[in-house]
Amino acid sequence: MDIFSELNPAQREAVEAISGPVLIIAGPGSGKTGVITHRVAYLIKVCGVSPHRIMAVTFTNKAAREMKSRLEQLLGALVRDLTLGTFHAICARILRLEGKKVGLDPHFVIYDEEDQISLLKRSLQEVGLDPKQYAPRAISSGISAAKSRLLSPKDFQKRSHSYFEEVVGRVYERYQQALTQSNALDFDDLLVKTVELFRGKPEVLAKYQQRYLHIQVDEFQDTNLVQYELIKKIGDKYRNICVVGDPDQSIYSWRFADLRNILSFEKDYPEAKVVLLEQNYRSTKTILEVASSLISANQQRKPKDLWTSNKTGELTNVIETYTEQEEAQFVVSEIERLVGEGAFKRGDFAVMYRTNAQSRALEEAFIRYGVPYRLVAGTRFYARREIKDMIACFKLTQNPYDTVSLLRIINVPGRGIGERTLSELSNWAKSLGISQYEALKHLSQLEGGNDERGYPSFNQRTRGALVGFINLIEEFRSQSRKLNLVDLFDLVIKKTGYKEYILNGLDGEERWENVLELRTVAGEYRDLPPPQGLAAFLEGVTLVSDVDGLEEGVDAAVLITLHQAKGLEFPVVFIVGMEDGLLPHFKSFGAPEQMEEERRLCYVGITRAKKLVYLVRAFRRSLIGSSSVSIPSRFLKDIPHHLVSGGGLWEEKENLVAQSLYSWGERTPASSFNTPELKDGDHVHHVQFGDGVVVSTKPVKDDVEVVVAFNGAVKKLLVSYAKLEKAV
DNA sequence: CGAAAGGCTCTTTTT
DNA sequence: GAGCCTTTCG
Repeated sequence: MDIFSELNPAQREAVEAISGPVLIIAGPGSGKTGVITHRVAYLIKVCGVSPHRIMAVTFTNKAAREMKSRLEQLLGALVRDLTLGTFHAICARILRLEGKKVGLDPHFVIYDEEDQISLLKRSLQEVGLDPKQYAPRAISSGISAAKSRLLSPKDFQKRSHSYFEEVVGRVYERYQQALTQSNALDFDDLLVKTVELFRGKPEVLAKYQQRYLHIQVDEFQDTNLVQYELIKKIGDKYRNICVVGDPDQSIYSWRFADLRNILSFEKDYPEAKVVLLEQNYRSTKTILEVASSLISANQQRKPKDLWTSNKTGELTNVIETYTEQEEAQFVVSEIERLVGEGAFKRGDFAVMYRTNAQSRALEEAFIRYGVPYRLVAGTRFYARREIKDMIACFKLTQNPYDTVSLLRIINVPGRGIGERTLSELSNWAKSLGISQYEALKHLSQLEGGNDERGYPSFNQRTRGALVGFINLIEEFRSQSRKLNLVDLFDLVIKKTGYKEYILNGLDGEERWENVLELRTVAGEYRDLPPPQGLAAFLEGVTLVSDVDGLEEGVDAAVLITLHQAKGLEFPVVFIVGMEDGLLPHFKSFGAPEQMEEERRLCYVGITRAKKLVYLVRAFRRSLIGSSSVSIPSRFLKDIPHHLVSGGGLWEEKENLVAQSLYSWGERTPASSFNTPELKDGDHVHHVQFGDGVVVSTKPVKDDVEVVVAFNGAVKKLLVSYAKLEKAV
């Protein structure tokens, strides 16, 4: 195996520096991924290090999967012994194995953000605060900040300097108790508890230190203090720690990622070898120059000399459109134009935006024009109600102390268990000092009527409903030890009547499809022995991110947030919403550090592109209902004129508005294709959506807009583009 | 108890 | 424009 043939001298240096700490500062497109995979391969193949003794941390599960498959090609089955994953996934694994040594039940569940907020609301009420007055999200962020600095509720309370912090401190304490009682961990806890484990049980730490001869961390600029603490601890014995990052691509400070980790690394490991990867293999000279001039405007930054031997390439297009609808239309027709010229295929395009809400106008345009696309995270799959309901059932099956899940599904589908019943149940449980689950179990064992333990006066019907529910959960629990995951899934559906419940509700068909999709996911865990299958499934679905679902090989444009785009590359990149207030976002106004982060975000977007960049903005944009005139992004001012075409730099604005109103009006209809006369009730066929029935038709401009009911979904389409075939 | 209707509040990024 | 909460009515 020739590991080095494709590497330049700096990359080679980075791969070969296997002894002692290494800091690799890797500019965009500098072959970073290649370097870190080669490093691992080099360690194993050339240096004879056992894969079992290597830990590689990535930012997303997708990155981990990609690295794994690359390494599989180089190393084959050996990769299975590597520790490869995100901090959260790796910590979860460690805690399942070792947690009981610090009193953690290995059946713990992981709370995602929604679960967290719901628990936080209850905690707020329990300490006598009004969730409306104290935004749970803000509190949650405050708690996360505390945890990211490894501060316990007590520590945090001692240090609170403001009224808000004091409130956070009070809620934090209660919230943490509630988590413990529910035998649940939030995302931050996965990291914090692992550090606590290592602090409290030196022999456990010693075991891991002994094991991990080499540690490698990607996207180091986006790690927080706890994460740094973790690698410092585990790597303390051998000090073979390799961190890779780029300060200019640090875009997660709001998640308490701390750039100072890079400085700390140099301080804590003064012997560290520093390698700079400055040659860019991805982009054209023009793109790199646009990106560099943008990022140079940041004050808090070490200058870098990025260069490329790639071609000069095309100018960057700066475009103004009238509204966000027109913006979307421009993007779609430009994609189709370039595809039509044969220069690119649809999968070569990415459309990036600051906020998820911006994807809607884009989606509508793609649908109207019948152009295929892939959306990364719409209403995110795992955040959907039906999915969360199902998952709550499984969480409760694994861990009946999970109060958040219990409260979520105790009356879903409706079982006649209302608010009053629940508060009575909760009070009763509290007075006995037991969990709600235990209270319910106790209730099911009592004969009817009151007893001396303060048994609440549920009427017969309510009592029946509660007992029915707890028996259901008990059945799931006992079956979960015998059935494979798919059979368990079907049992849950059948016994809860969830299918009927969903199908009778709004968007029933679509939501049932989602449940079936979750069942397919469950199928991936079918072959694991019963209890592990459930545990692995839950861990999988809780720690997945949406980029993880971006499957390769589909020839369609990608719609993605700028944050999610980190680490990806595309021949053509559109960044839409280049307006002050969106990019940079409002929230960064008046906060210079955040403003610099917004600029880095834009930089990340531009540097994803290989060949062509479009910076698009709308003159008017509607934000939450009302439309208003927008101001071009201040970042556009940082881009030199000679690198730009499209005339959209903002000095020339007046002209452009007038021009833009007309210039994208003329579309090139798919005229050679059969564009049938359609009327209501006609049966039609569409390549992507299948068979449907025309609901209504409406003439617009020089085209006809038809509304078609496809199997389960209703779409608005333009006749000239949608390539509808009339069925006979 | 639950469904339906009406009023409210917000606007970011996610492991 | 939507999701969340409260109110109202059956």
